[in-house]
Amino acid sequence: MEKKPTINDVARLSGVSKRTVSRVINGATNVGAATRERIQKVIDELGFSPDKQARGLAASRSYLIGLIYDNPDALYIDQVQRGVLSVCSEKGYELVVHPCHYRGDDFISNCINFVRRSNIDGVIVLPPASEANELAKALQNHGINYVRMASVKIDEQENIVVSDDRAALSDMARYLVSLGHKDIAIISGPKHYYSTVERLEGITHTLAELGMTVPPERIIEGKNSYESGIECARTLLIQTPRPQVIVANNDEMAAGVLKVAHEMGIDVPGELSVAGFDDNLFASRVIPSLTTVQRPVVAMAGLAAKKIVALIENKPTEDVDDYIVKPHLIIRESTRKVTK
Amino acid sequence: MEKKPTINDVARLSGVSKRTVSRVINGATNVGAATRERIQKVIDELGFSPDKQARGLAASRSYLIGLIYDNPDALYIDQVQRGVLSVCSEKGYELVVHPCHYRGDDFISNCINFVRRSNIDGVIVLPPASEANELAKALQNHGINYVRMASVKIDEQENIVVSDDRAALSDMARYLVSLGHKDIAIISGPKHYYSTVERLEGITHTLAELGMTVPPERIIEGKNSYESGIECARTLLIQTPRPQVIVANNDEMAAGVLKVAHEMGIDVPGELSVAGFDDNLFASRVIPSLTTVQRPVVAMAGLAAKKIVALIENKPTEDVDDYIVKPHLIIRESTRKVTK
DNA sequence: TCATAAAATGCCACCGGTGGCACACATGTT
DNA sequence: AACATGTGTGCCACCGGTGGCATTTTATGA
Repeated sequence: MEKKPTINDVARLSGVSKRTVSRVINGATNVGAATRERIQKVIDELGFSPDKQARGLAASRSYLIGLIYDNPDALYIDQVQRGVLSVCSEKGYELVVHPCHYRGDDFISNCINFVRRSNIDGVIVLPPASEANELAKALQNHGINYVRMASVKIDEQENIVVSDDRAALSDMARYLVSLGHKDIAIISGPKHYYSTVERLEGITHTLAELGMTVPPERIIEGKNSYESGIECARTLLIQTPRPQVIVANNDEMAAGVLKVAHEMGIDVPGELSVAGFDDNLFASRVIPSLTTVQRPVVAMAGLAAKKIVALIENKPTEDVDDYIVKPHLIIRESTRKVTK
Repeated sequence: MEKKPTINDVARLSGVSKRTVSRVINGATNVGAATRERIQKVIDELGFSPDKQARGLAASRSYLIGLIYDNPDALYIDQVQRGVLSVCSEKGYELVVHPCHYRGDDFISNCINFVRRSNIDGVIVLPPASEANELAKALQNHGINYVRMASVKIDEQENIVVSDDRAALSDMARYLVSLGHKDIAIISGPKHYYSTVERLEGITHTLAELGMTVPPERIIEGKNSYESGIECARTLLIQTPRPQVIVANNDEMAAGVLKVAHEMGIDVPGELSVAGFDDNLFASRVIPSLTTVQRPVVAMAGLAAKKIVALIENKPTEDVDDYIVKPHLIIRESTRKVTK
C-alpha cells in the first residue's frame, strides 16, 4: 500500500515550486512549455492526482455535486443518476445523493445543511422537490448553485431543465382524436404539482382546440399510485356512458386502470383505450402493453449536470437556450382505433 | 448569504482555544463539563457544523462512503441507497454513488481511482461486482475499507453481508413440493455468478433431499432478462410432458414465463405454477401476481453501512456475527396446489 | 499543607493544495 | 540606455480543522 503522491512530491521531483505544479494541474497559461512538459511527465509517472479535499479546502470547492430528491420512482432516479454521472465523471465531479422529505418542516434546512456540511459545489433538484420555490430561494440566499429539473419553466434558464410535458400530452390528445375517440376521461395527478397541471392542460386545451371539452366528471384527481389508479378507474368505469379512453397521469395509475378493466371484464383496447405517462419499466410488459409518454430522462439529467458544472465553474453557458427537452409518445397495445 | 461559522468563531465566542472546541465536536472525554456546555451552546447558537473537507484533510478522512455497483436493477439500487443512507446520515457520512462496468479492463483501477481521488473512507460493493475477488484484493492492497453485499460468504465477516439465497430457495422447493408438485423446471441465471449457483443448488439439493432429482433438460441457463425469460420459457413449455412448475432465477424472467404461458394459452396457476426471485416492483402487479422471494435489501444495506462505518472508525464490531440475512418467500397467485 | 498525579486546556505544526504578490528575466519602445 | 511591459516562477500565508505535546488547573493522598 504505497502512499498517494502529493503535489510536494511532484514539485520536488521536477525541481520547481509547488505553486508551479499547481498551475500545471489547473491548466494555467502562464507556465513555460518546457517546464510544463517536465512537470506533466512527473505527474504521469507518479500517477499523481490532486487531493480533492485539500484542493477544496484551499479553493472552497469540493468537486461534489448533490442530487436532491423526494421521488419514489426508483427507475427515474436511476436514470437521472446515470445521466448526471456521465457528465460528472467526465468533468471530475462526484455525485452525492440526498433523498429527503420535501414536506417535512426541516426540508429546507436539511438540504442547506447537507450542502454546507460537505461544501457541495452545486445541487440538482428533481421533481417534485424541484417545484418548491422556497427551496430555490433558500439555495439562492445561501449562494448555492442549483439546477432544477421540472415540467414548467419556473426559473432562470441557467437554473432549470424543462421537460415539455404539455407538448407531449398535446400530442397524446391529437393522437387519441386521430383514432376516432370522442369521449376521453382523465385521471390527473395531485393538482398542487405543476407537472400535473401541465399535463392536464396539455390534453384539455388541445382537445378544446379540436372542439371537444372534457366534462368535469370525466376528470378525476388521482394520487399517482397504483392503488389510486385502481380507485379512480372504478369511479370512471361505472359512469354511463362509459368513457372510450382513460389517460392517466402516470403509468402506475394506468396499470391500475388495466387491472380494474380486467376485473370488470372490459376489453382493453377493444372497448377501452388506456394511456399512461413515464414509460415505466413495466409499461411495455403489462398486458396489453401500455401506450405512454417517454421522457428523455438520461439526456435531461446530463443537461442538468452540464448546467450545474457551468454554474460552478462560472463558464459562459454556451447553449443557454438549450434547456427544454420534449418527451415523445410511445404507442403500444393499450390504445386502438374506434371500430364501431 | 451569511458566511458559514468556523471552529475559530466558536472558539472566540466561547473564549477557549480551537483545540478544545475540536474536542467537544469529537466527543472527547477530557473536557470540563462547564466548558463543554458553554461551547456546545455557542455551537448551537451559531448552527456550527465542522467542515468536512478541513476535517478530512487534517485527519485523512472524508466522511464519504462510496457505493460501487454494476447492476441494472434500479429498484435494488434504490433500496440499497436508502438503506445505506439511513445509517450514513445518522453517523455523519454522505453517500457517493459509483456505477461502473465490472467487465471493463479498467474496472479495478477505475474503482481505486474513484476512492483515491476523493479520499472515500470506505466502499460498499454490490452484486454482481461484489463477486469480483480481484476487486476485493485490490481494495485491500490499497488499504481501502470495504464491505461486500453478496449471496455467499466469500470474505471475512467484517467485510461482508450475506443474503442467504440458498436457504430461501430451499424453502421455495419445500413449498412447491408441499403443493404436490413433482415436476419442477428451473430457469437459472448465468452460472458464473455465485448467487445463481446458490439459488440453483438451494432448490436442487433440497429437492434431492426430498427424493426428487431435476433432470438436466429441466434446467436452463437464462440471462436474467425478460427477453431471456421468454426464450427459456418457450424451450421449457414445449417439452412433453410439460413441467408443472417453472422457478426462475429472478422476477424478470418469471414475467417472461408468464408472457409465454399467456401466449400459449396455458393457464397460470391452473396448469402451470411460476415463481420468481426479487419481489420486483411489478411482481405483485402482473396477472397473476408472482410468487417470489423477497430479500430485505434495505435492512441488508443498512447493515453493510454499519459495518463499513465500524471499519472506518475502527470500532469493535459489536455484532460481528450478524452478517447474514434471510430472504423470505412471498406467496401470491402464480403458484397453486396440484388439483388433478 | 505540600508534593504528586490526573484532568483540563492551550500552543503550534501540519494536512495538500490555492491565492496574492514579489521578483527575475526577456522583450519591445522611445 | 532607460524604461515600460509581459512572461515565467517562487515565497508565504491561509483554508478549517486535528495530532502531539507542553502547560496550567484541579483533585488526591500523605
